[in-house]
Order: sequence, then structure tokens, then C-alpha cells
Amino acid sequence: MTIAARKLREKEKMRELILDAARTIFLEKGYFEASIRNIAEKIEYSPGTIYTYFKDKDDIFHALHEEGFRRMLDKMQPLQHVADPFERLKALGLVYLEFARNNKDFYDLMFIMQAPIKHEEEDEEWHMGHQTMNFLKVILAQCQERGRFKGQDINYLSFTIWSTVHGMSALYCRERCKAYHNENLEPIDLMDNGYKILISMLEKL
Amino acid sequence: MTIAARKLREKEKMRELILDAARTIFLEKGYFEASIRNIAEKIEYSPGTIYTYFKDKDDIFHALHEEGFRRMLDKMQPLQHVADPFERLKALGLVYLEFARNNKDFYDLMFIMQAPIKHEEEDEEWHMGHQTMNFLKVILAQCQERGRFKGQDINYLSFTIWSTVHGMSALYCRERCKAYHNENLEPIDLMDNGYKILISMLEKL
DNA sequence: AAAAATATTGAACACTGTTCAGCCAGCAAA
DNA sequence: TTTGCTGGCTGAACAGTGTTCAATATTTTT
Repeated sequence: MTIAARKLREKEKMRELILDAARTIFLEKGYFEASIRNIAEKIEYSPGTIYTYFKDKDDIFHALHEEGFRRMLDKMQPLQHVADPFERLKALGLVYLEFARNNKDFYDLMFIMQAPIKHEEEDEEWHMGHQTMNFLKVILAQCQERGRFKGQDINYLSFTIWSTVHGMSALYCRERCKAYHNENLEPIDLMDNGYKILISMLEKL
Repeated sequence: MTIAARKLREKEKMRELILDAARTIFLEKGYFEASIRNIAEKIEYSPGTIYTYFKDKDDIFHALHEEGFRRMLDKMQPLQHVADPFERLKALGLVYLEFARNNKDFYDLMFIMQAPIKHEEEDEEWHMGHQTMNFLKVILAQCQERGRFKGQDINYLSFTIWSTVHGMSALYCRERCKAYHNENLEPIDLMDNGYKILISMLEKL
């Protein structure tokens, strides 16, 4: 059974090798600029080889997509230890925005890029996404238990909050903060202070 | 002087012809799927011809980009007649979201797509964007004159509001509302009710 | 009518994702 | 040990991409 096991290990290692190269190039050039030949060249294999490990370019995309969500969820785990749910909510937003800023291209991959969803089993695809979403909804429910956000629908409220932080992140990632370039306002300023306003609105809601 | 004038007219007509075809194909297939050859075929000219009227593919992109902003500003004009600034603000958000929904691909072009800005004179590029932004800021300033949003910085506040409606639009355009598919919530529901929450937050701010 | 200017063509270049016949190393059975 | 076989790997090939440019066709000017 050792040889089969080794083969499996080697196969996994090769996948990882491709994924490492792909990550570098995808996050460097973006999805469309990155080419299979680029990746193949980086790992010193022929282009065709990649297709033994991944169905197509999208398949590689989805692997990275998942990795992104794993990374984000990792960053969120420590928040479980923040006792007060509203404090946890505030911290969650900061983690989210920080993730977007520090992992611009992962964020792009996860929330902005056009993911050509040919796959019918997209439910599997979005499993990670739902998990992330739930993190927010659970916090909001707990806030509500403590008397906050009275009478608000959690689905809609979560969408509003998500939209705000996503909006900021998306404007940042796609360089639309330049709209404030005239006023000499840096994206980081905008995001930090914009988020503070969101918080103070939520406090009063 | 008639021949030169006619030539100019013809040149403009040709540009329009290309732009018409480009719009159709761009908005149908998206920037990367659309090809110069597609456009050329549609107007029954050779691919090379297009390059006498546009520097490159990006140049066509930017022409459509501008058209999008013109269209959006057109939809905003009627709002000038809403006397109360806060009412105008509320209506502006609706116009914005409606534009995004009805002109999904224009919206994508304007606010989401990676615009490869080689052009150094990007200030010119964003003239339309600034104009749109100002529309919001002026309203906020007028709200402040009437006692609303006391002590808030208009730049940051406008960014927060813009982020929220942009976030909703971007999640809609890039099919991320599917995160709520489990709960059988349609994107339109999410946007409408999410926006209501934003409004009630702004009312209390 | 000839010359100059302009518009249009389509082949060519260097790239893209993807497929597939063929090659060859490593393992299994004889 | 030799044979047969499996499967990873190759690289040429296909159909597509944006862009350029010498040659051609058309129109305007002389």
C-alpha cells in the first residue's frame, strides 16, 4: 500500500506546486492577464501537464477562491473570544476591511471577480461564503438578544452592513477611491473614518 | 468648407457606428469576452479599420465609460426639483440603485471593471465621476445647513453612503447576492429593504 | 488627368486556453 | 528478468485574441 500512498502524496504535492505558482501569478497579474503558460513556465512543466491536475483555468480559480475564504475565516476565529456581541461586530468589520486591504487580490478573487459558474453544484462552491455570512448573522442575532437592533430583520440588516464594508473594499480594490483624490484623501483615511460613521449609525439604530 | 465638414461628420458617424456595435457586444459578453474582430464583423469592416477611430480596446472602453456617466447624470437631473435636501438624498439613492439594476453592464463598466489606466491624464478621465460625486456632496452640505448630520465630515459621510449603495450594486452585478439564496431572498428584496435600513440609520444620525 | 491625401484591407506577429497523439518512466505479473 | 501496462508528461496543433503595417482602394486637391 506504500506505493499507492506515495503516488497520492506526490499528486497532492504537484497540485500544491501548481497552486503556489498560480497564486503568485494570479495575484500578480490578475485572472485574465495570468496565463496557463506562465504558470507552467514557473514550475518548469509543459502547459498540458496542468490539465492533469485541474480541469481548466476556472478550476484553479476556484481552488484559490476557497483558500481565500479559509484565510479570512482564520482571521475571524480570534473574535470568538470577544464576549460582547456588539464589540465583536465592531471588530469583525475591522478584520474584514483589514483583510481586504492586506489581501487585495484575494479579496478581489472572492468577492468581485466574475466567477464563471459553469458548475451546477454551486452550493458546494459557496459553502465557505455562507459560513462567513453566518458569522455576521449570528453576531447580529446575539446583539438582538441584548436589546439592540430591535424590530430589524437580520437578513436585511446583515446585507446593509455587508454592503457597506464590501462597498468600501471594492472601491478600494478597483481604484475608485480616486474620486476623492482632489481632496487629498487617502483610501485608508476614507475607509477608517467611513467605517466609524457606520458604527455610530449602528449604535443609534 | 463643405467637404471638410462632411468628412468630419462622416468620421463622427463612423465612431458612433463602432461605438454602437461595441456597446452591444461589450454589454453582452463583457469586456474580456468581446473582441475587436466581433465588433468589426458586426459593422462589416475589417478589424484594422477600428484602429483609425480608436487607439485601442481601452479607448473604446473609456468612450463607453463616459457614456455611462452621462446616462446616469441624466437620470439624476430631475432630482434637482426636489426641494427638501434629505428627500433629495433619499431619492438619489433610489435612482442610483435603480440605475445599477437596469444598466447592470454600464454600472459594471463605470464602477467595477478594472479600467487599465495607462493614460496619465486620468483627471480628465474622472471628470464625470467627480461630477456625480459632487451631486451627493452638495446634497449632504444642504442637509447640514438644515441641521442634519451635525459634526460629520461630508467627505467621509459621502464615502460611507456611496460605499453602501455601491456595495449593494456590486454584490448584485457580480452575483454575490446568492449568499442569501438559502433564505429565498431575491436581490431586489435585499436591495430595497437594505436601503430602507440605511435611510433609517441616516435619519437617526 | 495626374498627384496627393486619406480610408480600408487583410496578412502577419506574438500571444491566449485547451486538446490529444505519442513518448517514456515505473510498477505488476509471468 | 523480461514483458506488458498504466499514467504522468510533452509539445505540436487548433481556434481564438489585440495590434500593426505594407499594400491597395477611394476620394480630394491640384
